[in-house]
Amino acid sequence: MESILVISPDSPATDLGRILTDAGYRVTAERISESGLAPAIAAETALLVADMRRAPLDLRVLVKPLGETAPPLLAVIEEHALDAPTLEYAADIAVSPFTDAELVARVRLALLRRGGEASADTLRRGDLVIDIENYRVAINHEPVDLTYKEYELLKFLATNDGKVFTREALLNRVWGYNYYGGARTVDVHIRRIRSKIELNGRVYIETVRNVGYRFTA
Amino acid sequence: MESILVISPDSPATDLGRILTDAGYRVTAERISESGLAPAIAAETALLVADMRRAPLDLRVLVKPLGETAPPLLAVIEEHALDAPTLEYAADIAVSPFTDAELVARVRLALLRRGGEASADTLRRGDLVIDIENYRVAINHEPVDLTYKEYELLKFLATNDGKVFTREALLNRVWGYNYYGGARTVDVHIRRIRSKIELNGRVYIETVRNVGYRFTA
DNA sequence: GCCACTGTTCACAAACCGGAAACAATACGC
DNA sequence: GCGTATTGTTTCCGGTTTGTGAACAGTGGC
Repeated sequence: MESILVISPDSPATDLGRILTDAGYRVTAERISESGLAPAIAAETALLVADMRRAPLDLRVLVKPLGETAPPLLAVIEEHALDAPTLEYAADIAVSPFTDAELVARVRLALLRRGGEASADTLRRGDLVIDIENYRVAINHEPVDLTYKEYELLKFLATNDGKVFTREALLNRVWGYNYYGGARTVDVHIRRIRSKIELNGRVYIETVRNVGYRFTA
Repeated sequence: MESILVISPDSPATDLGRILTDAGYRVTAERISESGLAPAIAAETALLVADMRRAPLDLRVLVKPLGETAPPLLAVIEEHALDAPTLEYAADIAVSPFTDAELVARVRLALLRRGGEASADTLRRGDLVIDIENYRVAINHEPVDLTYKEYELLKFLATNDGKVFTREALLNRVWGYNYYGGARTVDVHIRRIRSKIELNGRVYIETVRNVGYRFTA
């Protein structure tokens, strides 16, 4: 089970912990001095909840050094305390006063979003789900059987969702920088992938004529 | 000034409009049947606010067809009405009841986030947006389908916005310095572009008689 | 108003590009 | 080592894009 870390500048807030525990989440609470947040974050920490209702936390200082791999942060604040760094670094904001249900909804939202985008081991693009760790692909929970190269190519395109790649770029990135082969190789692989995943008429891979291919969700 | 479009399934909510207007935003309100949202979105629409407190809106149906160029959406809902499509398609959610200040904060947040993303690789010329990296063109968030040469020519003119080019200059710059073809070729391409982007009567490419063509924003 | 010139539109042919299929080579499991 | 699955290559085909000539329309000079 994914776990939630509740941080606050003073003694840990009990109400947030209770609400989230009641909702079935695993919760840890930490009093955070502005020195460092990193040590408090465990591997299974899926979400940070920053309780800033009684005193502010400088998210710029706390969150920025964590980099891109940090779990998303839900800021809990009083409405007058909204400042630019909070707006920028919080994935979402719960404005006090709020009901228990609202908080839980926001937590659920933040976790879902993370699952949808940032998760390291599953890639969700509409009905298409790529389980990166286990080399599995499914559409509407229906498993799709891809070969290794097909999988690699699809994974690459899907991670860079929306971006166009030339055939050469794909050869470089998927086949490797020292691979010298014809560009049609890419075409053929794209075709094989399409024939396996575009059964329902849904288009996942677009051709950009004269340029290359692009994945669209 | 960027403008906010408030949509709702029934008669437009007055309270949302008032709160946002008071906060200094330019607001339009529309009653939306599930048929189409696209026509209601204007060029300067920077944010959609969906009022779903009295009746739900199917964001999957409304937002999905808009594609990537659509403005972000802030859903306003009752806490029990939170469903998966709303979670997925809304950039943010305001859970009723909320204070005026919370709503304004969320609007500000959504607009800031959008601003933050505006990539250096997009060219904005009025309602026309060219995503250079990804070979996408949109007018009023409506994607436009251009062929390669059309895209290249439009991109060239739009980057050198306001400057007049002779047909020869365009042949040199877009077709290449060693291309020897008739100047009418340019005319025809200009015409094809115009037929795709000047639907609404708006003129993007001006002909400068005796000289050539010029892009105007 | 007429003429010359330029721009626009249309129609059609050529070139180009991507997709499909067949085939070849390679890797892999048994 | 053999057979099968995967990957890469080649070739052909069809559709789209692009280029061009010609007809038509509009505009300015005289």
